[in-house]
Amino acid sequence: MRTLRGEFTERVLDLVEQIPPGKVLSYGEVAAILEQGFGRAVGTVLAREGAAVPWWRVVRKDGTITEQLVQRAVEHWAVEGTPHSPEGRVDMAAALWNGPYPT
DNA sequence: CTCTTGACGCCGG
DNA sequence: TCCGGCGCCAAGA
Repeated sequence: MRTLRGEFTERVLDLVEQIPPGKVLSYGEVAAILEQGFGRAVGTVLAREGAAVPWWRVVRKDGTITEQLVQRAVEHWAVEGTPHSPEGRVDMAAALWNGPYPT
C-alpha cells in the first residue's frame, strides 16, 4: 500500500505507468513532460517506489541503466520486444515513446 | 532548518 | 570511448 507522498512522486509514477510495453522514456524526458524537476529527481523517486510501476521502461538518455538493474531490465525488454543490444543498452532511436501528449 | 544521498545529464580532457 | 567534475531536484536523516 502506498501511503501519502509528494505530488512529484505521484506524477512520476502515474506517467511511468502510461508508458506502453516495448517503449521507453529517459529520466530526463519524464521530468520534461511533467515540466517539473530533473532526471536526478526522477531517479530518486523510482529508487524508492519504482517497484510498483514498469521501472524498466525508464532508462538513461543513452539507453543504458544502472548496473544494479541491467540484468532484470534485459529480461523485461526481451519479453516486451523492446529493441536493445545484448550488453543491455536500449536502442533509443527505435524505442523512445512519443509521450502522453504527442504533438 | 542543514546536510547527504541518489536508478541523471552535460561538458571537458 | 572512458572517466571526472559539476549542476540539477526531491526525499530522508
